[in-house]
Amino acid sequence: MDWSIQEIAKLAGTTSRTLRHYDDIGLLAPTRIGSNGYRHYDDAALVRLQRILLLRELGLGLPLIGEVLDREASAPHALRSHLEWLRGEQERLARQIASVEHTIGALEGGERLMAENMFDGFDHTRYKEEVEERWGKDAYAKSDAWWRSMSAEEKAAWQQRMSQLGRDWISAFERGIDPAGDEAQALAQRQFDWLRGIPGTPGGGGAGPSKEYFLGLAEMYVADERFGANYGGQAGAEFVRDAMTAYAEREL
Amino acid sequence: MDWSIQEIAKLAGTTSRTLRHYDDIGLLAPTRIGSNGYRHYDDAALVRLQRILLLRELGLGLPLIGEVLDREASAPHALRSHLEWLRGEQERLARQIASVEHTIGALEGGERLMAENMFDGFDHTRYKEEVEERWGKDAYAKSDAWWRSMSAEEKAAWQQRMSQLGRDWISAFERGIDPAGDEAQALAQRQFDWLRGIPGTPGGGGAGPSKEYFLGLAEMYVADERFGANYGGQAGAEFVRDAMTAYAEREL
DNA sequence: GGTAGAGGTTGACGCAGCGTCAATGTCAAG
DNA sequence: CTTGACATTGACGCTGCGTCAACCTCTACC
Repeated sequence: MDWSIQEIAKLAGTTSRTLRHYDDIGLLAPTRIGSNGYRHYDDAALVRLQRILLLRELGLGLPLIGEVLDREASAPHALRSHLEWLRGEQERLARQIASVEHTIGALEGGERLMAENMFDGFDHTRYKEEVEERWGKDAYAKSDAWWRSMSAEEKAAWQQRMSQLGRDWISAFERGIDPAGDEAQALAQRQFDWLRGIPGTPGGGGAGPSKEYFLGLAEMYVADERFGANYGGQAGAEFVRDAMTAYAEREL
Repeated sequence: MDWSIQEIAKLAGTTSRTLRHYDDIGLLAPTRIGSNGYRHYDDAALVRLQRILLLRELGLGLPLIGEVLDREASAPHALRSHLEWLRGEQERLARQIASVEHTIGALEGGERLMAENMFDGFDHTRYKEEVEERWGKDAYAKSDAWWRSMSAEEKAAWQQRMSQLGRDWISAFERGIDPAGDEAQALAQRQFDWLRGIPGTPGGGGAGPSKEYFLGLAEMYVADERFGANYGGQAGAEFVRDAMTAYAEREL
């Protein structure tokens, strides 16, 4: 019942580095240290190590494990507290997943919004292939998880609002109006409402996107050249950006 | 359009420390540095900062954000990859939550198992209050989330197996049999099966608890004095531990 | 011109839990 | 005596800054 550091590591299914770490932080000291400095462990140490590894596998921090094993806290009690923050973490992750899905939708929706309407006033058949190639079969497949999680009605409503908003943005841009003027600001308001329509907006909850998020998104439209590609020189995207920025500064 | 570090930090909703960090790692350099060393930022920098903060809020790492902004990667593409590992993390968390719930059940179930049966052969009314005080009303409420998530039948089955197993453990212990002998090993097998009955066992999945987990749990029974408290000197808990350990060494 | 106070600078530690060298000592076997 | 295998003690790296610390700089007021 006297093992070297490697032996006990293999017995418990961990590494010698971990054992030296546990020694360093005072979580598990070797039973005996030889005159040559070698660490030696007996079965009592193995027992303690196994308890440590069990609790660690459940996600407890090493200091907390120390308290539990040294009886300043009971295992079930510690685990229950731990459970609470695990649940909190999972919730946080769920919100973040919703945010990311939302943002992908907002970015690609914005792209498609601009693109699909761009060709509305022109020869639709002439550009059909190009549009399909860029945003067609593939794009629908790509928006997979988020998009598929919506019902048919939700999808229809989303696309409906998106298309109409896109047509109006393009019309406004082509008429060369002031992005800070009333009409463009009304469009920005609709853009805001469109975004608010999806749960999980960062920083805003049910109230809608936060100012920072809204501003960041506006800039992303300009940054992603695919968004404004069909306008030549990004001018369309920049118009949208300017209107959104002015809106954010005024309203958010 | 020329802001100090504090000003732009407030504008974007972050701190000056963060900005100096972004400068250090080359993510966002100040537009101009005065002869006194002071950092100055213009609106282009503000724009970039806003994009950074948006992506960071979604959980992307700073190096990845740099790639996205410097156009080596598109934002939707990066976000989709990110989404995948977010989902992976959430799954991992879900498994860990199941494990923790399971372990709480295994520990408290073990406690109750020993306690409730301990008094079975004695004057039940005499110790009733003590039992209730220790494991009664409170314990049931404490096992909240995990316990409540089970159906009535599952609960009944769980308690049924638990009680019977407990009675048999106690009987075996009182008869002073060998913990490594056939009868005790059959009990350990049942203990193993009982544990396997709950999904989310660490390291084992549907196959049952891993050797490490099983060993660790056995040790936790001894470590938590409440488990064996009613046996005087922990002898009962140690008997269970020894049988489980022998079983694990032999079968796992 | 002196001084206070607000704001700027560059280090450097801290956090969680080890993985991963690096430089070097020790022990058993051939 | 040499060769491995295994041991030791540092110390950096990773993530994203928060938080001192020690030390300039600029503005305002007396």
